[in-house]
Amino acid sequence: MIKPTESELEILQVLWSEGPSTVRVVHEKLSGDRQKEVGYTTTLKLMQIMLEKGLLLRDESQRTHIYRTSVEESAIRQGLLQRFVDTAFRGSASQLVLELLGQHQTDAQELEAIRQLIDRIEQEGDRSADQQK
Amino acid sequence: MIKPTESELEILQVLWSEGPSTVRVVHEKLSGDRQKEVGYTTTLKLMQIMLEKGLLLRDESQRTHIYRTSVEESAIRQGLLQRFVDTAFRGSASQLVLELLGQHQTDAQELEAIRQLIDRIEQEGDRSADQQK
DNA sequence: TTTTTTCTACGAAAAAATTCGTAAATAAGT
DNA sequence: ACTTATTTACGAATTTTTTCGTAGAAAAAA
Repeated sequence: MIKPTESELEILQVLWSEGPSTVRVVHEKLSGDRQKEVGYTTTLKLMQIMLEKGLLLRDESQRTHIYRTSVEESAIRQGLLQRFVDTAFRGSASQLVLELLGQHQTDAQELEAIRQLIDRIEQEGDRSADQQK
Repeated sequence: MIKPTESELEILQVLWSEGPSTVRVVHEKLSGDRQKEVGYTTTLKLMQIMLEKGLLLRDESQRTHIYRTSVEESAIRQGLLQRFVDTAFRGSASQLVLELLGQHQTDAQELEAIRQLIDRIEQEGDRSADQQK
């Protein structure tokens, strides 16, 4: 399974949100965002490693290379999420959700979207649809 | 913030679910559970390190020490979850939930528990309680 | 009692992840 | 044309995490 490290994930995030970018852009985004103060070549090196691993692709037609992700954000998220549920919540997805909703200030609109999703799931796989409130 | 490594988290999981235990017990639980096949002294060392870090406490009154966690499961989970939401979902809790429910085979009982929680949240903070179905 | 097993402590090796320095090439600025 | 900036490649140092070997003490087994 694809398993980006924490630093790699930060870079992926930038590329997912900014689209194909140069090392410079990614680096400055990281520098600005958080207290992620590292040298330029560090970011460069990381992205080169990610290229080797196949996490990134790049356009080398110009001297200044342009990197882009080779993987779908949702695919990575799925893997990360799966692993996270397992390691942090012993596989209990609902425990995670409970924890999350319990503390997090999720707004009403989001809650409603989630509720609707639950409805849909319960209907589709009607394994015990009698539990409706 | 407290940030256990992945291996440390596995040990914490065991202690949280089994209660105070010896290294032996933890080690065999880990060995059995998954393909986490490591030597006994590896587990021992890890737990000693965790003791130094303050993640664990231990009773040394017997030769065979008994370790227990010094931190609340929910506290660690909250920290991990917060970080995870930020890094993997750019802070969007609802996106996480959607992703999770969308793909995960959450059973009906869990879904119901989540729904009830949503009800409760919507009622408490009655910011738009008219959305009830 | 003697042997074998089970612990802990400790150090250090090995592996993984992160960081950076330097050199060479190209581009940009003066 | 000359100097300064920027960029890539590369190797290696550093840091973090994981792993284990060895030794000695205590307990259990024979």
